[in-house]
Amino acid sequence: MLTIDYQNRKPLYEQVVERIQLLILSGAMEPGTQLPSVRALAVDLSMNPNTIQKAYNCLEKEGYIYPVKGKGNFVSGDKGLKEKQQKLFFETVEQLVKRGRALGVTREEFVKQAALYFEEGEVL
Amino acid sequence: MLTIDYQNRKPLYEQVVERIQLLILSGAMEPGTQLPSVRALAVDLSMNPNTIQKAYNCLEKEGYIYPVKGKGNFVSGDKGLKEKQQKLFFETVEQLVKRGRALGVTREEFVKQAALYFEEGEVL
DNA sequence: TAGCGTGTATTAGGTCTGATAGTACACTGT
DNA sequence: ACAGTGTACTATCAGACCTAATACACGCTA
Repeated sequence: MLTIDYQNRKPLYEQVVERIQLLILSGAMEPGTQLPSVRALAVDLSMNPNTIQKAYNCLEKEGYIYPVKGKGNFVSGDKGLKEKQQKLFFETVEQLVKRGRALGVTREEFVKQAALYFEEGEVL
Repeated sequence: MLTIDYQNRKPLYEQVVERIQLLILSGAMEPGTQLPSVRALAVDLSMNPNTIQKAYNCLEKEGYIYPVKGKGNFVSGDKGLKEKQQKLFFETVEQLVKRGRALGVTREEFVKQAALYFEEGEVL
């Protein structure tokens, strides 16, 4: 199931949110797919159901999933999601570039390294 | 003077650390320069002296500054600092690229935007 | 020497967030 | 009726962050 790093200082519910975001954005979970129930996932990840519920609430607010009372949570088919996330992504890139320049990193170095990172490794 | 965002959820001492890091790395504060005293900066930023001390402790651990008892804190002349920071910077870039790929961002888009960000704006 | 301005250390308390625990209720499907 | 689901609420604990107050050691200078 989901990979959670319990050593990480990042909140558990945030980790859950991010992992599920990746699963949805990468297409691993198609629109309409039912997510594990709050209680089931809590047992699976050795967490409190409230922690999972908090994660699901975040995902719902951001449009990734929608809940159906008495049935479960399902992956949304929102088409604008990717655009919105990409916009946020590039804002982060801009901030990072600023920091890089303060560190004396040149545009050439940055582009070269970034292109390299793009080639290697897997998405997940 | 340092610019601190009190609305930001990022801890005050971390913001102080980052601002001073930028001042040093960008060369605005040369090696040997004396930093404001813990008490003076605390008054200046409307913070508790202990908060400033925590920030100065972080900066000392990372090699940015060194303290002299009874005199004050001074900017270190460590040459390896920039390299170390650049290494950390590129690790962050790598993580960000991973996320970008999960979002369906192509290498061309990324490089184009990043290059753009490199041209515009100021360092600080 | 006395005093002032430094850094440093310690203890205490307040606030917020993250996480757990337990309980209760409404809805769906069989 | 029952089981499984989402949802809501309260209570409690732990840790991080920040403030507050105090005390001590050191360097400089009148």
